[in-house]
Amino acid sequence: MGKCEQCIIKQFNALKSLSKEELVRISNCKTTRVIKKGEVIFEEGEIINGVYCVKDGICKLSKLSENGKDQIVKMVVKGQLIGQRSLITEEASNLQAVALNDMEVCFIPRHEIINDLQTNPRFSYDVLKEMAHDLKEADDIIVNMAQKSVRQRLAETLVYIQESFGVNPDKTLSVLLSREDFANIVGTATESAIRVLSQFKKEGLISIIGKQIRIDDVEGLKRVE
Amino acid sequence: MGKCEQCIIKQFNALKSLSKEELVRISNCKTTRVIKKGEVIFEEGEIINGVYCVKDGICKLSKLSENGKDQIVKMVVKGQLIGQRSLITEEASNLQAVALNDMEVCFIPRHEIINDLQTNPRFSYDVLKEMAHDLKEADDIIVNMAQKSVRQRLAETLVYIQESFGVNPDKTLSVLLSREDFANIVGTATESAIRVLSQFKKEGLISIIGKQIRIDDVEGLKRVE
DNA sequence: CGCTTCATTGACGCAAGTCAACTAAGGTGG
DNA sequence: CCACCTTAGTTGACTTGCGTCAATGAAGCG
Repeated sequence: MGKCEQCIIKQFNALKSLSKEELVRISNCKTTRVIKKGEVIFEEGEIINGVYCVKDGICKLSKLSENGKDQIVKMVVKGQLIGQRSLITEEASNLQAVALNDMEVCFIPRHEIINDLQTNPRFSYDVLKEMAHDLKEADDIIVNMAQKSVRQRLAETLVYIQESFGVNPDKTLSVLLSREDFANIVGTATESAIRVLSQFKKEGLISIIGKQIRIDDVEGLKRVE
Repeated sequence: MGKCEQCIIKQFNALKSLSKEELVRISNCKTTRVIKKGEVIFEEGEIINGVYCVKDGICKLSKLSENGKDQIVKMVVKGQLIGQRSLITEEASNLQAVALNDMEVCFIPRHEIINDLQTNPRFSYDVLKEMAHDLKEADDIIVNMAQKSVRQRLAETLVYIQESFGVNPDKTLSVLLSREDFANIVGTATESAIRVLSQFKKEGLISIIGKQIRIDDVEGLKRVE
């Protein structure tokens, strides 16, 4: 099993602020898990009792609303942590995590990390920074949900995915999402998302290549009203 | 000027985890500000350079969307802190703060508190907890915005305000909001909010007494679909 | 007593939700 | 290898929630 002290992934998250000794300790009790596309990492309401560090792959964090629809709240890629929020508030998870492609994650049990959080100020300050960043993003999403049209939100989502998660060699989005996923990100019906996407295609803003989507006119998408 | 060490307000927020010495130091450089109803505490984009501790009153935190409408993201009452998020990410404020009634707030400049945040683990862990809680609330709001009707959101808002901020002796909501405020919380047009409110009134769920709103049937509101 | 700001109500149009039919693609077993 | 089934995607038709514009009423206020 790999060692946390040597893992480059930690450079991308708060774990970088842990001391060598702390990392060695964590390394000894962490478990690595391989997760297949579509598999559930943890359920909404589940007591996670630790955090996941994403070594590879990408997943979606979603919440089931009362009407039975899933709302995707955040997407998490290689290098980021999942589950910190619930760890800190000592609650069950408020979100479900599902892999969007094959993943590799390390699980760090609660008791190993909670102590560092309470005693290592550099580490907790780093986690604080990440959480503050997430909170700002969440505020922005609230405003978008409340004030913008489905068409506008979908356009912004496409640009966001391209800019945050990158593209394949053929310029298609590297993250492969179903139409339902798109709908669940922007908060609309699947059919509505489909219609808007095919409208974008008709307008020459995107191309649809097999299951992949390629953005042809980023500026155009940004100008969508 | 009052002294932080003796201020009971701090019991309600993370400041309670500061040591006596830290509080004395903060007390010496804090400034107290009286803010009238409707007054702006800080603007979106303003560099706050510190945090506000709300000693009395209530305010709204909102963000202007590109179409020119304000979206209220959070309401803050006596005992809570404002501006921690921006303090931590070292950015300008992403939100505007406006007093909903007469307020009294203490301003603690950045340089006095940032050090405590980086060295006092109890304190930063407390701030972390508050932020984690805010983040969960934000996630819930995202789901509501994306999946529920205006009618449903307004019903939930009314219940939320009653349960979080309490009622006057005559059972009316203690927080007085304009119709526009309600619209900006649920993310809709003012006229739509008005229509839904008068519908609730017609259905006997609420009463409108002068400028005040009284909830007559909490359960009924919770059942709204 | 006019002026301004907030609340209310009506009329109208459009964005988006819903239901339903149909196609395409992939997978499995006989 | 084909027949069958399942799942994802697509499109049309219909309905409706909600935004917008506009007119009017009510309430404070200098």
